[in-house]
Amino acid sequence: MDRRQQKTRAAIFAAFSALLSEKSYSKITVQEIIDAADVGRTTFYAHFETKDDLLKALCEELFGHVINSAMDSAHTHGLYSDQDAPESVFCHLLQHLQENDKNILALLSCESSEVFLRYFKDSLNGLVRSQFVNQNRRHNEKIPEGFLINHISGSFVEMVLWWIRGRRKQTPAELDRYFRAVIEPIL
Amino acid sequence: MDRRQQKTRAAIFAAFSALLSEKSYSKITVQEIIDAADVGRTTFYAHFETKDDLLKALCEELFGHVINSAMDSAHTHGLYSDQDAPESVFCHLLQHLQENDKNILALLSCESSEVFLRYFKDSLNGLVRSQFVNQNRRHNEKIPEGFLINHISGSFVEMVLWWIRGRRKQTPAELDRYFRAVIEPIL
DNA sequence: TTGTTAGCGAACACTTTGTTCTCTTTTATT
DNA sequence: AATAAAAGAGAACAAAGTGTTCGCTAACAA
Repeated sequence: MDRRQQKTRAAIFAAFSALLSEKSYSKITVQEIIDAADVGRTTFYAHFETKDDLLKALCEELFGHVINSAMDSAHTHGLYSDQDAPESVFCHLLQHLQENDKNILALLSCESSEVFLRYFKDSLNGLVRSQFVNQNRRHNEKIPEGFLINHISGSFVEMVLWWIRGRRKQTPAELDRYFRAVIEPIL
Repeated sequence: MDRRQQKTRAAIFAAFSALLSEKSYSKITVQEIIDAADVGRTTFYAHFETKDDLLKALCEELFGHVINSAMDSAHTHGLYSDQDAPESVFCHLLQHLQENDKNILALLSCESSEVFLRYFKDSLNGLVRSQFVNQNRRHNEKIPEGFLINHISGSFVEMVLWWIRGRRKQTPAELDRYFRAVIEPIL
């Protein structure tokens, strides 16, 4: 690949992320993005069709590998199958969010978080579902599986939001303990 | 009050709601709204400062009385204090959503649902919190109260979304049963 | 070195926004 | 019924943003 393309793409992503932490998505103009990224107008539209397209690309870039690595972890360790497993998938996920990708947490706490949340939630839902089908389950026949999957992934996302809004005072391990406390009783 | 004002306001709300069920909020123009509402441009801006302002007003109008009536119900019946209470607050809330205000469900399922969700979630959080302070609680000292409150209201909202996305095949009573099954074990 | 590709910058047609004006209609009040 | 006040219509407006096109330059891979 051409180095110029990668540089341009990275510059646009960086500028866009920086702007997102300042103001809401809808109030950011393409002009501001290209000014901050220091690229030409034509260049921007050569890379992305619209501002929405850029947002989508950013989401994919950010959540892509986080969820993928969680997927791997889930396939080896299972969801919460072995009791008191020191490293659960969710704990890993939280650590990943905290350490490797501070950008993600910034974007999840920004004014336009809804857009990112939708991606996060959808990805997570797939992860939980894949674990449910692997694990041949027995309890809770009275409660639909779809409801449980949604409840678990939904609760997790809500917890992350609560965590961010509270300025992340808890460690991933603590959060994981809380989460297990509200999730394991129903599994 | 002047009848004209009310009519205009109602017409704008109706037009806006109709448009929201067709396309996403960001793609709706003021021009489309005033065309659909059949009011003058000047009139629109006499009522609402911006499109965002209109959205906010619509949210307040829709969620205002639903949450208020749930608040009343919560103060008399409690949250889930008396076991097997046939009418819980959440059940009432679901029924309210289903019967009285089909508009709300339409808006929650539209492309711009995130905006409404934020309102819904915030309102609900206040409701649950008000119940927690009334109820002098004893269990779960290890889990922060804030986390539990967020978990309950967050899970409820996620459930409503799941319900809507699945075309509302369950009755409010069924949903309430599911919800109790995942919430009561941790109370 | 050379053909190819990416980027620049200016100009553009177009859409949307929010305001300002004048004029007409409806309303509440007496 | 008469009238002043308020609400709306409609056109016109500047300002800002969008997405595209053009010709030109610089960087790249071979």
